[in-house]
Amino acid sequence: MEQRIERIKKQLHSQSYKLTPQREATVRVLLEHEDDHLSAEDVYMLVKEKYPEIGLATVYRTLELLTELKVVDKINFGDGVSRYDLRQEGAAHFHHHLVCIECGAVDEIQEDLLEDVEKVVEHRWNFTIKDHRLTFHGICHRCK
Amino acid sequence: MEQRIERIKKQLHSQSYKLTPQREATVRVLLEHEDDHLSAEDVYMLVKEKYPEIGLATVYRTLELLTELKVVDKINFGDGVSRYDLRQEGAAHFHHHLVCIECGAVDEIQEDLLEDVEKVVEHRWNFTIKDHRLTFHGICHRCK
DNA sequence: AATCATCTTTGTAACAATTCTCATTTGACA
DNA sequence: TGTCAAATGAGAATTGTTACAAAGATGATT
Repeated sequence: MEQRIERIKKQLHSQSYKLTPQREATVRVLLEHEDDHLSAEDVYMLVKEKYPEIGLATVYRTLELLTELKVVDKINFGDGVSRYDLRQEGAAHFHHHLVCIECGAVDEIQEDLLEDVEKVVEHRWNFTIKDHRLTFHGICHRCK
Repeated sequence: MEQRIERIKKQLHSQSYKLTPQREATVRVLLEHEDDHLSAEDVYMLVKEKYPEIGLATVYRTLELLTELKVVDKINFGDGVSRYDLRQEGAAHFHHHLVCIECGAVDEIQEDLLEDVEKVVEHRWNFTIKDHRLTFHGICHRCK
């Protein structure tokens, strides 16, 4: 935990951003809820527990900054809100999601799985892939 | 065109919905812009040209209905708006997208490409896939 | 230590997309 | 033709997000 924060701090510094207390509190919340897919409002509520003076705008700005640095990814599952998801450290690509249409659960797939497909796409469409988003909708193992 | 509308009409009737003039005008706009990825506002503007009395809420309601019937898919490329994309008639799965981070163009991939990946996912995660969303972000052939 | 420029934060206002409300209209069918 | 549920239109309300202005913190330079 502390080490990951330390590394994120370095990453910020390398682009001459600072890890202010508010930003650190926000990052801690994200690390503590690594498996969830929190909306900005969710993050705000959770940060407020430990750092009640924080403002909503600061949370939005921090999430935006972390997205820019590719520490988190901003995703959208079709409900009206953006959600923020920590990247695996060092992951080249963003992981995939399984969204259950019964219970709404969101599970993650860390494996890439798309290498072959991406080769085909890069070739056939002459498109240089920088990132991807892959979500499956269906019935999760718990709902069967 | 007329035949496709006729088939959509049947589909609506089969669920006891009606193809009202407003709905038909909306469907026509979607068919005429099959290659685009129109937002609700875009659709509204275009329908208004032919049917000026239509209200924005009706367009939203119609798009919602068509989404439910899987005539269109509601997609989200990360800008703040939902876009609506006609399904290929009879397509089992939703097609994929290439979003250019230079020029913003959105191209479509009609090929499935995910058969193998889906087999793996269904097996390994015991997840029954009903639909998918796949978007690649990168540099399109025009921007190189 | 005082000064200065630069970030950063906060609270709130503004904004834009979408949904809701409700009075009115429509259209299928008895 | 009268009935009634479904559909519509206009605008208000709601919601997620961003912009703004003022105040505060930081850190380098003198």
